[in-house]
Amino acid sequence: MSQHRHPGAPGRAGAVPALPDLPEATVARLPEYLRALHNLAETSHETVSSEGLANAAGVNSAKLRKDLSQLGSYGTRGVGYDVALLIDQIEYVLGLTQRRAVALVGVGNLGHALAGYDGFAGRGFRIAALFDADQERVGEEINGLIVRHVDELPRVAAEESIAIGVIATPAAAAQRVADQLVSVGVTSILNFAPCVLSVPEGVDVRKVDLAIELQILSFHEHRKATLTALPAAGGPALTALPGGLAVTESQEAIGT
Amino acid sequence: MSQHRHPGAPGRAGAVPALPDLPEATVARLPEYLRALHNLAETSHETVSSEGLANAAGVNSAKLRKDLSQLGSYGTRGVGYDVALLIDQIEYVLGLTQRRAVALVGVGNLGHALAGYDGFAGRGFRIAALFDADQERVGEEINGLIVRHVDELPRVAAEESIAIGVIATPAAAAQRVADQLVSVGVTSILNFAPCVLSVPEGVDVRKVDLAIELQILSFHEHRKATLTALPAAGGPALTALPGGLAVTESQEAIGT
DNA sequence: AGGCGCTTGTGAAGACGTGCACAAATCGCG
DNA sequence: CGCGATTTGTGCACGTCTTCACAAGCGCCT
Ligand SMILES: NC(=O)c1ccc[n+]([C@@H]2O[C@H](COP(=O)([O-])OP(=O)(O)OC[C@H]3O[C@@H](n4cnc5c(N)ncnc54)[C@H](O)[C@@H]3O)[C@@H](O)[C@H]2O)c1
Ligand SMILES: NC(=O)c1ccc[n+]([C@@H]2O[C@H](COP(=O)([O-])OP(=O)(O)OC[C@H]3O[C@@H](n4cnc5c(N)ncnc54)[C@H](O)[C@@H]3O)[C@@H](O)[C@H]2O)c1
Repeated sequence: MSQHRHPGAPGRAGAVPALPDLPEATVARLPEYLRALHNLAETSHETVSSEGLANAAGVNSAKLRKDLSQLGSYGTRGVGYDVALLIDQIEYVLGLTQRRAVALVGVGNLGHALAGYDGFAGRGFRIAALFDADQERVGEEINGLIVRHVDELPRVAAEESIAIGVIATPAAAAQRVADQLVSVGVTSILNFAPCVLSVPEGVDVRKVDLAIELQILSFHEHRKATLTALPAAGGPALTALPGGLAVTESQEAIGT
Repeated sequence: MSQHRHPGAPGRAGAVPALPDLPEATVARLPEYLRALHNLAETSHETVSSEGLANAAGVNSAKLRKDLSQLGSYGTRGVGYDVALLIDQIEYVLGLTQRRAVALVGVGNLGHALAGYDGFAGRGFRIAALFDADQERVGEEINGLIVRHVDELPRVAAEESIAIGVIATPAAAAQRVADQLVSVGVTSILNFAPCVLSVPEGVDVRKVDLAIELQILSFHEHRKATLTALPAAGGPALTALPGGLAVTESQEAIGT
């Protein structure tokens, strides 16, 4: 871990080393800190301690301090962190100093919700274009944006400077759409379709699959149920899976 | 997240406890394997090798084998895994042998999309009830379900056996809703509101925040941009932030 | 000025996750 | 029946992440 800093920072406020390569786990938490910080700023907090911020972000305070130290952000011992300064630093590191343009492909059920959501603006993004393959939908106006045909992607991508592509099409179309996005120079993709995308190196894909989230919850639910179902007296004795699956599930969610 | 163990296996009733406590990372990948397996099953594959399944799921094959070995699922050396059997085993472990009932609270922009999505059924879930606090929305029918007032949650939760609660309300209401869900016995919550929920021990919360996903992508985009802006000379010519944030961002996308 | 309480930043240790590489197991075939 | 091709299951080494615990720094009060 040989990361050199520029501790100089003479004169004016916090100087930030441009982009130390942060641990992925840290990067994933920074947005959470940022959101918490914005909340604090709105409630007129000037500074916040690592404990306080950690609480607001739902993490361990030591972890938070280590995360912040990673980006060279200096707090003040005995005092805490300057909220406004920290916001600036995190926003800079996350690349949010410019409002990034997002292209949304697939304006169906989910796409409508995303297109109609006005919460992205406050988080650093601007939905710049909507695309669909269905002629029925092309031309429709959502939130001030007109749905264009996906074939217009190259032209529009040239006009707007698209930074991120969001895929909200059925899984069957997702790979094709991803290819199209990549071919117009998009190097970051958020994919809602339940499938794996293959993209060239240098392109980042993040996936959001709601069913997977539910299934993970289901696992824990299942585990909790079988644990609480153990009367310590070797009761029903969970049926193993010898060959055919013999499943004996009695009670699941037992509140109180 | 402290997870308690019961390694002792007191009594040790015959067979393997059907639920060895799997590493969290494994649990998070099982749904992906399951989806890939269903795809394979539909294309009439009887068996699949770890390599093939790993490919379909977008992971390393050694990792996949280790994951599967965790759940005691045995493949056949020289052959691979029996697709149908593996589906059954994973579905059992994830607790999907029974279709779990999901309650959705907050039928707004996003809630509508979720309620209207028919893809959950095939993944083991049934949206059993919709709730909202807005009288305007109460009574509306979506996909065969009628939106009820959130005050009816206790009554409905008693009728249907709700396993999982999904929160799609504004952040300001999320904690209150979470409390209500917990109070009617829900121990698994999927939260779409951008805020941290505090819940009693034993209740699992997973959070989906789309803005966070975008911000993580933004970070990498930012990093890629500053990297490609470097003239390949070893020194990371960092653009410090002298006072105001001086951002030098030149080119974003790199095509190969 | 000095001491005191509070808070940061970080070393160290351990838990956890990953991926290589290979022995063991199985199948098909001659 | 034995052999080679194939593929699983896993020991091991390595890297990443988390958490504790505490010295060092800072502001404030006396
Ligand atoms: N709606 C949800 O709540 C939800 C939940 C989980 C996952 N998803 C996933 O999100 C994706 C979208 O879901 P949805 O419910 O909005 O589906 P949808 O069918 O309502 O919408 C899909 C849209 O994509 C468009 N489309 C199809 N092919 C296209 C192409 N090649 N280029 C551009 N547009 C194309 C269609 O015209 C349609 O408008 C699906 O993959 C779905 O599995 C949705
Ligand atoms: N729409 C999106 O694409 C999107 C994207 C990212 C995050 N989100 C988040 O998802 C959540 C919902 O977003 P949305 O766009 O659907 O908002 P919305 O305002 O359209 O819908 C919220 C719904 O919740 C209901 N509600 C409010 N308080 C309630 C309560 N106490 N009990 C029950 N229902 C209540 C409202 O009546 C409304 O119908 C928000 O937290 C938002 O930040 C949405």
